[in-house]
Order: sequence, then C-alpha cells, then structure tokens
Amino acid sequence: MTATPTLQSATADDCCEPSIQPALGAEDAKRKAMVFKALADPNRLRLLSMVKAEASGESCVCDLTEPLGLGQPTVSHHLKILVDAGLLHREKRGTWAYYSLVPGALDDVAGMVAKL
Amino acid sequence: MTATPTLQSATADDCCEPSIQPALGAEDAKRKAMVFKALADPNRLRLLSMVKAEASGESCVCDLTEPLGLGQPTVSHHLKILVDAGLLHREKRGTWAYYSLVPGALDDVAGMVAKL
DNA sequence: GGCATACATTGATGACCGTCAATGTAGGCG
DNA sequence: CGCCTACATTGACGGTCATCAATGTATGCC
Repeated sequence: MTATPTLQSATADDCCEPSIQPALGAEDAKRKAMVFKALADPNRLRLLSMVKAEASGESCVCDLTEPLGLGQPTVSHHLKILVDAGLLHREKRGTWAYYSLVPGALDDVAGMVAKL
Repeated sequence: MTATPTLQSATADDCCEPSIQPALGAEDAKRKAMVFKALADPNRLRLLSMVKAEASGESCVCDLTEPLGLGQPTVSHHLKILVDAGLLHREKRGTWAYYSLVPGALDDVAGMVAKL
C-alpha cells in the first residue's frame, strides 16, 4: 500500500537515453533505493533464490520456513516486502499461498544497476 | 576494514554454472546482501551516479556535498560505505580525495542480480 | 457446526542506520 | 611557524528494521 515501485515501467518521462545519463534525481534515487532495500537482507535473498530454484516455479510459505530457521510470521513479512518491491508474485490457492518470481523483474533490476 | 566483500571474484568455488543454481547459502547471502545494502540508500545511489556522470571519471568530496544538500561528514560516511562495498575507489592527491567507479563493479552486481 | 491447518497481522523489543555538530588530521601556503 | 583548506572520525540522537510471541482470518475436512 505504499505506491508500489512499479519497477518495470522505468521512468516513463525519459525513455531512450543512448548511454550517458546526466545524473540521478532525488525521486528516481528514492524509488530505486526501495528496490535495493528489498534485496538488502540475507534471508530475503535466500527466499528469492529458493523460489527461483523450485522446479515448479512457485513455493508456499510452509516450504520456505524451516530451511531458513525463521518463524512463519517473519517469513511472511519478508515475502510481503519482496512482493511490494515487485519481485515476487503471490497467488492464493485454497489454504496455501504460492509465491513465484515476477517474470523479468530480476533482469530489470540488473539493467537498473548497470545503467545506474 | 570489515573483510571487504571482494565483489568481482564471484564465488570462486563454482565458476560456470550454465543457468540452474541449487539455492543460496547463508554465507553467500550475507555477503551479497552487504553490497545491496550499500545501494539501498537514495543519497548513495546519487553519489554513484554523480561520480559516474563526471567526464573525468572522478569526483572530490567538495563537488558532491552541495548537490545532495548533505553535510560533508555525511557524504564522507556514504562514500566510505560505497568504497567498503567495492563499488568506489578512493585516491588521495594532495589535500583532495578523488573517488572513481571501480571498473566493472556495477556490471558484476548486475550479473549477481540476474543470476541471483 | 467444530476443529485443524496455512497464512497474515499486530505489538513489542533490541539492533542497526542516516544525519549532524564537534573535533581530529594532514597537506598547502604565506 | 601559523593559518587555512579538504577531508576523516567521533559521539549522540531519532528513525527504521528484523525478529518473535500472540492473535486474527480464512479455507478444508469430519
């Protein structure tokens, strides 16, 4: 509920700078820092990695809790942060909640880093 | 002085996985999270951007202080974090300290994100 | 309906972070 | 030598974060 970083929409006001960027506005910086903040925790990185490594492409919370050695509320909290950052997708089926990688989200972040 | 994330050496024990990664160890996650934590601040992102945008490839602290609207000690503090993360290089010439991008560091981080 | 399961939310607590004022250090210059 | 400049370091303060215990919500099953 905090405006959702939108991630893949880039800036939308400047669209095709060739290679040279003038600098980085305060607002752009704030929005991009939000994504990096979501990645700035070891357990969240492991969560992303575990979801990505799953053959089915999705994982439920119960499968993610014990490998991390964290409580269930803490895992739910981290997953929510990753969803809010636009990196994970949440789908509830029955009693379970399945989390999956948002397609292309990691590549978008990678491009964000390289072009800064 | 905190072990220096080393960044560009990848993992050094696995070198050329094609595409599938098993998961992410607790230690790997901690080390990578350290780099993202350095990027998880708007002012540090702007600092990186400003250093990168400089035609000479380097900037001194005095040039970076006022565009950010931050005090000089704060800017020095942020620059130190970026240096410790392996993203910036510091070279002292005379009274001035010149900061420049570590070559390939951002690309390494980008690869880190894409391959997670 | 009643109970068990899977997950989210709340509240509290201890740790960490960003910022600044004050001070320290070191090089340049008269 | 003495002073100024550029930068780093220290200490303190307010805010944010990660974690857990307890509780709430909703679905499935008997």
